[in-house]
Amino acid sequence: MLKITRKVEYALIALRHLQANKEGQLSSAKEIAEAYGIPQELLAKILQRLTREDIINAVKGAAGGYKLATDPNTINMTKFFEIMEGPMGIMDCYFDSGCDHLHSCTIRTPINRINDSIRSMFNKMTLADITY
Amino acid sequence: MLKITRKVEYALIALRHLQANKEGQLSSAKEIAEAYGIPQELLAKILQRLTREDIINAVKGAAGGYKLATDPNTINMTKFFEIMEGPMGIMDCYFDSGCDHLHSCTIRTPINRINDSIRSMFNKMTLADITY
DNA sequence: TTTATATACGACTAAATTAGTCGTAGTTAT
DNA sequence: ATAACTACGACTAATTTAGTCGTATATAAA
Repeated sequence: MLKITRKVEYALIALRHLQANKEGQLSSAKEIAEAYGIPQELLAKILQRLTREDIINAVKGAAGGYKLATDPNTINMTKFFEIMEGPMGIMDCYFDSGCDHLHSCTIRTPINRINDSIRSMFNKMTLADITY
Repeated sequence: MLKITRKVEYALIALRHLQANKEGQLSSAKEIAEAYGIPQELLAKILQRLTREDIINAVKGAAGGYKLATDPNTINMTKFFEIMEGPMGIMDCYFDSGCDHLHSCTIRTPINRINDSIRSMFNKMTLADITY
């Protein structure tokens, strides 16, 4: 419980890697995957996602690759997690209304309080806190 | 990601229920399961676990059931989660040493920092914060 | 002393989520 | 041309979580 997924883990490792590059220097999915023993296809998809979200920039074609698109200080971790994984909450009822028992739920208020605490903790962090 | 499991959710609901009982009053697994639409066998196993850990007391036989064993204020949430689910960490490397990449891992330090923050947040909470 | 209603517990199956693979298309430096 | 990239959806595999079942034991009450 309370685990982050490999998708997030791999994304962080890759971003950390790109962050260490010199201005303008590119790294390919293959290069990063090999450096850390990450399945290449999987990492590629993650990098494509980060590209769509304008966290990194892609350069296509031979000698292409990825580089950071923005200062990691500007990317909030709650947002980052939600880009990678969708809504972040310790229980789905924080977002969904699909639960049959919402009206009679006795633990919803404290659960939401915990959610708020976790979200606010990550709201105070930026990618730079993790990739530096 | 960062979800609690139903095991924990059901445990909290049940404890909340027992907490509302009068001193000495028992509730059976069946009664609680029906009240909240929880699968009875599953809840039974959860209550048995809580019993083994001395968080609640069981009374066997007809007219038996469960009641709180201790003041919910005395039970720390990190401990509670770990009783229900085992080690609590956003990545396994916080506990395991089974990872091949531990030595070369570039995100371990910040990940551990986040783990510590989450654990410390739950360390400051007791069951009473959730069940009251 | 039988019956109904409980807890106890391990083994099992089902469902959902997460992880990883594959095929195919488009881009570009050499 | 072709080799080395990104892009992306469909698919399968693995793992984790959720839920079920069978069987044993305890006890209140008829």
